[in-house]
Amino acid sequence: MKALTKAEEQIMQILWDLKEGYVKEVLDKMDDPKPAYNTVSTFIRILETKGFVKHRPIGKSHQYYPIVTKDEYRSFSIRRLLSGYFGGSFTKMASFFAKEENLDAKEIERIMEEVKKDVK
Amino acid sequence: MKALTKAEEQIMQILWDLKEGYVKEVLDKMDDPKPAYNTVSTFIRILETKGFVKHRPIGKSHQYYPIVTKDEYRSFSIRRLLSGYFGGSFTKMASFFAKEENLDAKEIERIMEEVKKDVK
DNA sequence: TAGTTTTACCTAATTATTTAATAATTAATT
DNA sequence: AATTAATTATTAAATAATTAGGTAAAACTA
Repeated sequence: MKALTKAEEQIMQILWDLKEGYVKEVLDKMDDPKPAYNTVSTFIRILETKGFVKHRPIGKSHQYYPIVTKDEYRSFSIRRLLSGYFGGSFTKMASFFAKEENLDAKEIERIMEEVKKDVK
Repeated sequence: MKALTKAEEQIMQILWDLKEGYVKEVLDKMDDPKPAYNTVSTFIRILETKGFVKHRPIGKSHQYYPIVTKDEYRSFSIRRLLSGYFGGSFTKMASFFAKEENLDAKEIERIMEEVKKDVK
């Protein structure tokens, strides 16, 4: 998988959120100052050639949807961070974060319980 | 803090590792195919204008060293990932990772013990 | 000291990314 | 049907990132 550029990522975030959408709908979700309709259209077509998005023709128009899921990209992003900055170890990252946030043993445990509950 | 581009980040990783170094020394650490000396030199000067690096003059030459620490950039990177993909919550990211790696309660506990030990 | 090497600095060329104008086509409206 | 609006496709302009050539000054070497 290839990393998204910043502008591409913005569009993907919206498409992940919408599940599917027309260019217009994506544009509507964008923050002001909104880019031109064609700018969004161009990026979506770039994302399509990069294999992140597909479309189904609806009449003459296109409805776009993600084919790379947000979870897949999440996973890719975590792994990139881990390998670049924590020797590939999640434990190292967690320790780093805990130290930085001054988490004490109690708080670490609370997080762990939450994770355990969630994993079930 | 501003994000590093890919090429800038490569140089920073080497400087963090070296603690300090001449252009030549950074170049030596780079993987083949090595870029031109001037390419490295240019990037280091870009990093200097971005405030990531400084130099001390040694004779006529410059010895460069990071002023943004790897830890500072680590922190920035985690936070960017958390806010973009996990609603700012470390717990969410940990759960996501645990599920993805099929960690069971035992393994989660082992990680948290490690973290607790490390935080002390 | 004359030539070679090393280095920083300036500049430019190339490539990637971002943005959108223009053109073409279809759909909707009067 | 003619006009206007909506949409995709094509193209290009603007900006950012990457790469390195050329030049000048200093340092080293024969």
